[in-house]
Amino acid sequence: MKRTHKCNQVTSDLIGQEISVSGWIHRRRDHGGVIFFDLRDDNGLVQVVYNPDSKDTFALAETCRNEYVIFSKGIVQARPEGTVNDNLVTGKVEIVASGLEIVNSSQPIPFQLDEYSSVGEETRLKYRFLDLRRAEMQDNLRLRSKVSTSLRNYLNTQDFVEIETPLLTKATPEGARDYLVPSRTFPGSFFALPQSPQLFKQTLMASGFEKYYQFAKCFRDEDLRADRQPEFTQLDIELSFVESEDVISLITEMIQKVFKETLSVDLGEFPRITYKESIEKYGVDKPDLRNPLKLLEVKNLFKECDFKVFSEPANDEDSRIAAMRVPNGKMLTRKQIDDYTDFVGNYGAKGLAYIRVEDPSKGKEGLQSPIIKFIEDSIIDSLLAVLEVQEGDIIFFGAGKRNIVNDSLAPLRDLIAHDLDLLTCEWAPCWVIDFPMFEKNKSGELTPLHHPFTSPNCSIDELKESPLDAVTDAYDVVLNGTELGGGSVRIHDTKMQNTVLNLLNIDDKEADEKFGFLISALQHGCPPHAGLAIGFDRLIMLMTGSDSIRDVIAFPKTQTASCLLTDAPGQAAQDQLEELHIRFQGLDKEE
RNA sequence: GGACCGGUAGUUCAGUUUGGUUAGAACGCCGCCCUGUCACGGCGGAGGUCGCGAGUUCGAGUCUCGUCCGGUCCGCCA
Repeated sequence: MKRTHKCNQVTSDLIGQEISVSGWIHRRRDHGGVIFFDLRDDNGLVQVVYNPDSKDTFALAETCRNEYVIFSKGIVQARPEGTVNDNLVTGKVEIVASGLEIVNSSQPIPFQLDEYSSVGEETRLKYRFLDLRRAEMQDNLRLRSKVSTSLRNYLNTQDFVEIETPLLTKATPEGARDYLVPSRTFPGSFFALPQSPQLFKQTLMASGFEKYYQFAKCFRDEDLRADRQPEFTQLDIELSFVESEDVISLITEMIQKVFKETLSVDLGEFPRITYKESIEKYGVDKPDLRNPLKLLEVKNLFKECDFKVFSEPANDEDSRIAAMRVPNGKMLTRKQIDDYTDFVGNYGAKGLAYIRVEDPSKGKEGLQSPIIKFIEDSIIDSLLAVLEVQEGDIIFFGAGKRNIVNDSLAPLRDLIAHDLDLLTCEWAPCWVIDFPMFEKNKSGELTPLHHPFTSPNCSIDELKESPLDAVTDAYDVVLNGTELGGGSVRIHDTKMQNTVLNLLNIDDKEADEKFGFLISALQHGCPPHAGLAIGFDRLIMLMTGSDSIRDVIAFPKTQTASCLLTDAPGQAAQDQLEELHIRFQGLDKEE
């Protein structure tokens, strides 16, 4: 038996025709004298009816169970009056079966596939092949495919060339821990799986491919999060003879188009915000602009204040005092505020000061707060004026080291918007631009904010003079508070590249060892170039509304980077290890 | 490396606060009945290493310690 129609194609047009369908028994309803199957294939459901008129077929149908794979044939008929199911595309008709073939039976499945029951993550991952049958996962992966097709179409029409780069390559200086692959032919040497194709794509620019893209698998051996997997996919893009403006407008159009084509969503314009402004107003470099709450720097008001919690950061260069006015914050209970205090504690904040505005016309008398008694009236007055407070507001304060204030208030801003349902729209894209070239790490060394191949917006001398003031043509595209992707104008000049590497304490020898081929490419007529990479999995997470990256990847890893389906990683056989010149020392519990 | 939540029937969970007879429910599964259901219905039944290991106790799903697994987060990662 061979199918003539997919399930969803069985509609009123076919009434009276004999057809055959195939698929899984999604649900069966056995009434003794009549049996119904909801038959499922990859595009829908259709009801097949078995009755004793076809004796053998009926007897066979009685033995069927959920998730059996069958072929069935029969005449399409309109459903009797009163039995139409409006929830199904095919609900007006049914197939009256005259034949049935069981192609494959199924053991009872360990969890139900309907939308009414929930399943734990562990079970889903162990039986991923069943989990992927569920409509939610089918929809997610189908959208993923549509989106990648749409992106490819767009780039292809713009004359981009898709080029693959190696997975077995060399460790790049990008900071994350590498996945290593031992070499059989070079004892003691290792390949590294790429953290990104950054160096290869720049090399391709030197090779004269002026527009390149690739859906690139990337590997980073770091701890996992809800939105991080050890292997993930980037849409990697690079262009020659362009400036940042060209990349930004290209990518804006690309993202607008893919949302339009696949979700019928009009994203509108992508506003731009500088890194500096974003940190000041939102505490992060990937602001969620759906959220109307903002941080206001109020440091200057407290320079002369007697309240040490505020006056100390007010007079410290590395500190800030940020105020966040929450309209209608009176809704928040004491319990919630205590929870928020614990919440910011997770990010290192020592406390969370707040002021409730009960009646702004009464000045200090109209406020309720544990801290106002420590603060001079004149400062309170200026504060209320600057914040333009209104009745019912609550104002939260973060005071202390700049990083801690930002790191704690930014997530608090998201949490409060969530709790009070403050989001103003469904989609809010933006570009964050003008990133600094370097920042200082904890040990006071310079580290690149983006990566060491990003071109600073200044001369070599200016860069050497004050590296921390250097701004770059780097740009991040942000959607709803998620960094979708980022890129930059690259260095194409060897002298500038060497200057940057020297500032990062990477000497010529180390540079040559790690990426001599790129330096060499720069020395042999490399055009100016710029590009970016889109985090493809995160894009799909946003587009599907998934809370976990695992829901947009067919076969993901657990938080400890294992695969519950295949049981990877596994042990290697002794002869494999020997071939690779690896001696396993065993696990030493003492260490 | 650290903090927190969870692990009990095939699945999702209750029971753990305050240790005490035979560990429950729903769905699923099995059997019987049922000719118009669509998350069909009715009756009956089977199904448990309470993650694992020690300890406390007359007695541990319940208390203590350790350990493994899953998840969320910090560190880490762009």
